[in-house]
Amino acid sequence: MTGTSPDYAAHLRDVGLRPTRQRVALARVLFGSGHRHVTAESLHAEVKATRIPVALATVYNTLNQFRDAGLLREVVVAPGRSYFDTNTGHHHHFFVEDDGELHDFPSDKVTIEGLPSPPKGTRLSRVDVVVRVRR
Amino acid sequence: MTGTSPDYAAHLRDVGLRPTRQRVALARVLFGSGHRHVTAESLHAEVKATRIPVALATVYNTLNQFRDAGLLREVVVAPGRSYFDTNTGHHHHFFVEDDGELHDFPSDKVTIEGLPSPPKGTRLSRVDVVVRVRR
DNA sequence: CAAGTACTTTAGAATAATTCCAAAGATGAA
DNA sequence: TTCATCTTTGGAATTATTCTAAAGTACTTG
Ligand SMILES: [Mn+2]
Ligand SMILES: [Mn+2]
Ligand SMILES: [Zn+2]
Ligand SMILES: [Zn+2]
Repeated sequence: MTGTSPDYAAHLRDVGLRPTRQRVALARVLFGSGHRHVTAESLHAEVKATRIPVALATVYNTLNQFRDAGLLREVVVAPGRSYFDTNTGHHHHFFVEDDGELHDFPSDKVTIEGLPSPPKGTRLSRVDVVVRVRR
Repeated sequence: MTGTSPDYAAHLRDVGLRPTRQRVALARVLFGSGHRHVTAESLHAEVKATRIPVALATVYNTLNQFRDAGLLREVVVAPGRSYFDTNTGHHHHFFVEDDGELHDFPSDKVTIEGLPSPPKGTRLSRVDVVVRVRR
C-alpha cells in the first residue's frame, strides 16, 4: 500500500456538502482510482455492489451536486447518453459511436485557433471537442 | 420571386426515400429557407401549422431517415436536447447554455491541430466543436 | 451529550424525449 | 388496376431524469 485513503468527508465539507454515508461512498468509488467516465446507472450499480444502500435518485442528486461543485464535469455525446467525468482538467474526448465508449485525450497538444468571439452579450464558458470515431 | 421551388420529391427519391406527402412537407420546411436547427417538437409544430397532418412519430422517423441519408446532422448539446441541423457542411457551434440557443460558425477560419490519432481499430467519423457560452 | 433544525435520502410518482407496435393508408412496379 | 411493399399513425412502451413528501441523519447550540 502506498498511501492513506483520502479524507472524502473533509473534501465534501470543503465544497459545502455534508459528508453523508452515501455521498462518501459515491466519492470513494468516483475518485478512489484513476479518472473515470460514469453514468448514473453504472455508478449506482457499482456503489450498491459495495453493500452501501443508495437510491438511484440519490446518485442523480449527488452527481448533479458534484458537478455544480466542480468535482465532476458532464459530457453529453448522444441523445440520452450523459457521462460524468472525474477528470475536470482541460482535455477532450474520443467517442466510439458503435459502443458508446469515451476516451480522454489531453488538450495540451491540441491547438484550436481562430475561434470567433462569442455572440454579443455572452462570455465563454467552455470549449468541448468530441472526436467521433467508428470501428 | 427569384427561382422555382426545388423538386423535393426528386431529392427524396435520390436518397432512396419515397416522396410521401409528409416527407415532402417536412423537407419543404426544413430546406426551404436558410440553414436551421430544429427539434422534433419544433418541426412538428411548424409543419402542422402548414395544415398538413403529420404525427410526431413520423417527424422522428423522418428526421432519423434524413440524418442517415446525410441530409441532416444531429447535434447533442445537453441531456435531452437534440437538434437537427440542416447545415451538413463543415462548421461548429456556439451553444448558449442559458436558453439553449445554437449558432453556427464556419470552420474554415478555425484551425484544430495536434489531434491524436483515433484509438486503434477505429476510424475518424467527425469532429464536433461546441463552444459553450453564458449570458 | 440532548434537542432541535436544517439538510438528505428514499420509494415511487411524474415528466420528457424517443421508440415501438400493429393496424390502416399510400406508393409504385407490373 | 392490382398487389406487394413501404409509410403513417395513435397510443402504449421505454428510458433517462426529476419531483414529492415522508422518514432519517448531520450539525449546531446549550
Ligand atoms: Mn445510462
Ligand atoms: Mn425538444
Ligand atoms: Zn474525460
Ligand atoms: Zn449548425
